[in-house]
Amino acid sequence: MARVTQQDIAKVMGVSVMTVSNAFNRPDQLSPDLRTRVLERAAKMGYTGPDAIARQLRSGRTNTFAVAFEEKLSYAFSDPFSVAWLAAFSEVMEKHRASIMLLSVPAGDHEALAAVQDAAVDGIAGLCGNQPAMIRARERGMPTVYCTLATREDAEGTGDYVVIDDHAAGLEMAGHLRRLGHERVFLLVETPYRGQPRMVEYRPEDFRALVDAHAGYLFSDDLRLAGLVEGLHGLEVTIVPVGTNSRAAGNAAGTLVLDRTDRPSAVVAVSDVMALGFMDACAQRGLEPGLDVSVAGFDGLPEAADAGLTTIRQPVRDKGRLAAELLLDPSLPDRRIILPHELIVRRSTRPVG
Amino acid sequence: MARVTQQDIAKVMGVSVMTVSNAFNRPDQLSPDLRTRVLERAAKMGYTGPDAIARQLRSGRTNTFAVAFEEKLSYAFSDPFSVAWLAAFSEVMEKHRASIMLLSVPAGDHEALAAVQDAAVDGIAGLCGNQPAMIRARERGMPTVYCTLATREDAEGTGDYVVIDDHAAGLEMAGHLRRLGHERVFLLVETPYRGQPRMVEYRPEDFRALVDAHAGYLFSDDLRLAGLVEGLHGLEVTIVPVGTNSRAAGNAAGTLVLDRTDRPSAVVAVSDVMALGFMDACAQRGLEPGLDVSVAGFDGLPEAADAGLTTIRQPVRDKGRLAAELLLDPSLPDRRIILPHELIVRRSTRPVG
DNA sequence: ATGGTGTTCTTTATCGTTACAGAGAACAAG
DNA sequence: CTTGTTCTCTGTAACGATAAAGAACACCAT
Repeated sequence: MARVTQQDIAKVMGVSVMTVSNAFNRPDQLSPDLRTRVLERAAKMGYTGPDAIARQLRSGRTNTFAVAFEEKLSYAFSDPFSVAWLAAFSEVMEKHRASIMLLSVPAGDHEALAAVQDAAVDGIAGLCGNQPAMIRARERGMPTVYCTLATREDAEGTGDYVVIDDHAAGLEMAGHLRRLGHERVFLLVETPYRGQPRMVEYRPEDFRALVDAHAGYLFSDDLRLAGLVEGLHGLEVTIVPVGTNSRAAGNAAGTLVLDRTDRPSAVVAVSDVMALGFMDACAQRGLEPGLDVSVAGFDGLPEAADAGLTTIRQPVRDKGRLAAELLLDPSLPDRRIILPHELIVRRSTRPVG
Repeated sequence: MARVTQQDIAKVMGVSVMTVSNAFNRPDQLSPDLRTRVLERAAKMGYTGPDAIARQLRSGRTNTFAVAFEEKLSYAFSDPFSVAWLAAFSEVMEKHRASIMLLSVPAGDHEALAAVQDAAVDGIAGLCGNQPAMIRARERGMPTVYCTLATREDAEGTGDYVVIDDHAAGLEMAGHLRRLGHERVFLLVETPYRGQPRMVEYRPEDFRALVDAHAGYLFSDDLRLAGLVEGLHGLEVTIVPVGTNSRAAGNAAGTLVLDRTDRPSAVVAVSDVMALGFMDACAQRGLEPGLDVSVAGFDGLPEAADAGLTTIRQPVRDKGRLAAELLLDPSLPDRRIILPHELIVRRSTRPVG
């Protein structure tokens, strides 16, 4: 019992396949009478409507857009930034009656990259521009939009983007700490890519060399970090790659940074979740952020406001919304958007002393 | 400049299309030499690899599975139960290298139903069996799995499922309250479907009539509620439909239930999020759950444990995992799975008096 | 020579649908 | 009685790929 197709119906009814097709898609192309007869017969034969795939092949469009994550999807659902972005993105997609496909392409998982090749979508969005999935998508000639410029090279690539000026944001945060008189600063960065060093202290120049050696594939906040390092030039700066961007990783970093005699006076994480995790570590040790050690993050999550965390707020929802709009409307002229950000000073950062 | 196809490459190189196809998919079918030449030429011509849609049409499989939500997707990402389920579901899908498509088909949104028709997927899963998207998918003859039996009719339908015995769970919860001596109980139920009554008090029999009048499309926890009502028979029971399943809705219910002279001694919400929202309302009024009013929920979220909420724990992750496995492997024999649940008594429910 | 066995490439048919260009009939206008 | 127009419906040719079977040739053992 094979599947019923328009052809079968046409044969049985003695009409052309085109008539059956028109009965479903273009009612004005045939008489109302014949149309109802075709539809009735189709229902009786168990025909379930035009096949989606065949239609897509014909039209060349799927009305589906992919979102690529460089972590497991369970991470995407648990990270507040991802969720907020995804919610805004999906709201626009829903409004336009487009569907969303989720792709998980963990770094280093070469096999998972095939999913990008096999995805029947009209375009793809991702949080980070230099993740393998996005690179592959661009190679495939697929419309892409990404929401973080990881490296300067990304900006010169072929993809569209909706970003903030992460380098400038890093500079601002550095300036803030400098004004507060901090001279010894630790920077917590994520290095989501597998097999990379974690929880080791680096001088900025060594870390730079490490990143360059990995051709930008080492982590996703290069510009942000570059701004920080540049802005903190002359001070004693130490970089700690903590692994995955998560509250747990930030907390773990507390072990390395707090349980020592020569504690830094300030710690900046390149994301709020890491900073919040680090604050958890402070709390566990009875230390008060801002007094015992200044702490700052990036992103501007609601959770950061509750915790009194100094941060750089970025318009997450606008990123998601605009990314969706760029994908949906290829004729929009402005396809490389830089949104404003804002330094928000809270009680977690205070003057040294 | 149209897209490059295998045909173009074949023509230029003077080989058959099949050879080009084999170069990409079946290396053993042609000489290594010719293969490299084909691949090189393909790259030079800007060919980006076999087209996903065409391949899908040929093979009849997409390796993609849909998840249908009866709310906006932003809800799905914010509801703890949804997220936990989705995380487990996606973990299995990722492991099998399958992709996930998210479909949002809000109740009453007839146009959004077309998404089910147009989805190029091998199967579809949903939390609730009687949501329009799932019904349509079954009509289309698509493999379906759902994770809540909303009504008894669902159980007799054609779809596969992974559920708990919600009726028994309701009975158990009722028994628990009865043993504690409660005689006046309010039940908070969700009614996600649009245009339905909210925040009005119903006698059980009136509410039953209302549900029946809507042919089961009124809300999604019918069996659970039926168990509660049955188990509380003889006591004074009031049903309050609160609208969408959310913390905010549960909180709002507090206004109706708490700000009155004849407060009930116990309140049961058909989900933990609603119960937690109701506990928020208690806290705002300086009332202590368990002392001033007993509160209970369903689902067994981690948040419920933190809040000391009595609840029925159900294996969310197993539901998600098994749903994915049923979709991925149509040959699994056991396709209608009833998982165990467990009453967990905490400090939010205590004896009357 | 003969036949069997690979290797390598080609031919043909098909997946299910829709765009496009007609064809024939009916009908109105000149 | 033409000519044009509208209404219905049909046939053909894609969309881009792959499965299956076949053909051409070389190679080896009988």
